Amino acid sequence: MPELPEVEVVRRDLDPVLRGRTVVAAEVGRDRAVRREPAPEAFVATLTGRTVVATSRVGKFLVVRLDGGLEGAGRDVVIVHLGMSGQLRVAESADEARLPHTHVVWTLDDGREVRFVDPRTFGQMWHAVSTDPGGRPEPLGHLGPDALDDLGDATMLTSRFAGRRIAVKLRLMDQTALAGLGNIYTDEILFRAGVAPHRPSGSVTEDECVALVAAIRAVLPAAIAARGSSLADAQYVDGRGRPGTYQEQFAVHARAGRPCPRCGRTVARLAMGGRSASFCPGCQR
DNA sequence: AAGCACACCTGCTAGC
DNA sequence: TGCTAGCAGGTGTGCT
Repeated sequence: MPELPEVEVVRRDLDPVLRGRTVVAAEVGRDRAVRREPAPEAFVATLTGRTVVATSRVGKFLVVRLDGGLEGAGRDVVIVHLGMSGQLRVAESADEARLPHTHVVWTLDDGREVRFVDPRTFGQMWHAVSTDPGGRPEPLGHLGPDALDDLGDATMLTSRFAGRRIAVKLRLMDQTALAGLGNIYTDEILFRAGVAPHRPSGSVTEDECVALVAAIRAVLPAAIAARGSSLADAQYVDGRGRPGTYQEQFAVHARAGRPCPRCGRTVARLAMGGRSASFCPGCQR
């Protein structure tokens, strides 16, 4: 459930907590949370004693850059993906009660803890190396341009849609085409752009790509400003445990059967690629 | 080679 | 009331 806006809100919350702090201890309570590591002990060993120099984000992945080590400042990173239900929570001290499903804990040199909580266990974190301290770590090389920081103009979208039969909503969710969008925000972006989710990508016109780019540029910052979206089942909360409020601004997502806020027609729901799309048959063509 | 199905996992909800 | 079945979500793999 966390998509780009939620990950960015968490990053902005975590950055001042982590930056300049040294990880004095790390603990893995559930091996699956570090399943890309050779062993949980390897992850703990890599992290312990390291200082965080910066945080960044690529799509839905959070990147925590570490100082020191053989590779030099900023080259060793920890990549975090929240999956569907992952949360990074800051505890003021070790005395604070741990939530159920707390799988990884980092203890900082100021006594605070950063805790990775993830009921559905789709999230994970692992150590990687970035050849360029400012660039992307190697495991994230397959991702397309970041939908917030590197969106470019409509030409970029047009070229990624060209000749493809796959539904435009699924193409927008393809992280190798564009990184950061998921089921929630593609629903809202397609609504704003007036494009039906099941349209073949290749049928989307240049003008519609212009509208899609404008919609992405409007929706993502607004969602970040609202501190993300929190829905009933996948309880997204920020680094301080508070839900977001962007769901109050949803036009179509999770609103199937209710009236479209623009034209009043009933919002429809469509099964697509094992997911569900919500859209307005009146406003989206 | 694009596009699809499926596995992964848990908690909530709808339906009986 | 208590149970079960179904669903929800993002990513990665593997098949067609």
